[in-house]
Amino acid sequence: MEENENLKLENQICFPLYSVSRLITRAYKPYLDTMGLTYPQYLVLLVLWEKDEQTVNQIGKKLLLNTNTLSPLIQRMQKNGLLLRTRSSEDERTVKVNLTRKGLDYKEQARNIPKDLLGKLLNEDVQVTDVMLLKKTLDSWIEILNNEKEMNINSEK
Amino acid sequence: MEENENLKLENQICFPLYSVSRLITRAYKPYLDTMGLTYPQYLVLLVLWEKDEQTVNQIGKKLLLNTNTLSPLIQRMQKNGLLLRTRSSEDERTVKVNLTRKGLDYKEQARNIPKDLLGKLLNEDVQVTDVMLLKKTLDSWIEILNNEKEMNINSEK
DNA sequence: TGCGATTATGTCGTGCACGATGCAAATGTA
DNA sequence: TACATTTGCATCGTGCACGACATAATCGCA
Repeated sequence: MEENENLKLENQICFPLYSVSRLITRAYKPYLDTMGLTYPQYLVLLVLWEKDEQTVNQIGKKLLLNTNTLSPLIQRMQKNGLLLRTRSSEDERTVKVNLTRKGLDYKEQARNIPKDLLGKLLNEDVQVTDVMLLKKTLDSWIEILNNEKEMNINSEK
Repeated sequence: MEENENLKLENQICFPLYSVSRLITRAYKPYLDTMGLTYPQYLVLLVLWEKDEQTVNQIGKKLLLNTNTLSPLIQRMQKNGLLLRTRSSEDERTVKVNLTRKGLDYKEQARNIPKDLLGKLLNEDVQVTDVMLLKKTLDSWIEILNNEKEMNINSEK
């Protein structure tokens, strides 16, 4: 391969990932604006809709976010009346996060967002099978890249 | 499909995109730290390595970033001695961005990053053909989502 | 030619991400 | 039981993203 080809923007795999991620967040915006949510806040709700009353840490593990990102984010969500934070009595270090009625009710309103969005992302070039394959690749990469991070932490000991 | 399945985190396509994008930026970090670059700054260099002396707008069109993101970013890069900004004499509104010697020299140092990284992302589950298919899907989505944005702008007129 | 619309860049405010660091509670162990 | 270590949460500083808005230069057209 010609030596410069590696560095051409059009040959990058990371750049389209970065761009699509941002563009999709943008595509979510009109839906989420009606509820006063940001995309990361919506992700926190997804986690809590599946199982209410989780600690900051548990939510972070599922979203692959650290507490220095999550803590302020969850505090903003509390300020907006979406959830409640209560320090656990069994383990005073942990903070349990519970949905409020408002946070719970938004589940109904959010139900059709993913399907709507997926509809926009399908065309003659991109079929459902392509999306499933893409998801499989991404999930595998999450596995690889997230484990690598943990390996680095452990190797520093 | 059961009504709640849509909202399960594991069934989302957008969440893995968002996570992988962040994890890959993180994977770039050790390489870029040696040059004192961030990932978006590295993207600007990629654009300028292909063709030096471009306006802020031209760079933004290629990276799908607006000037309110790019201007401060490019200013920081100038402060770090990677490039120069000069207001054009033909059109006083535009700012031409040129690489410095330092910014140009980093090209050599960056050459093997993408190949290195791609190596980590391949395994028995993810082959090169999967990555090519993934890129094709992402490029198609960039087309769709970016055009949609422009359509919204035009329809507001 | 005059003047309203458009264009290119930039500032400001808000909300992530995330590395570095702090602190208190819980845990492990000599 | 002391005390070092780990764990969970949080704050702080920096750098994106991006909507809203400002400003000056250019363009379009009556």
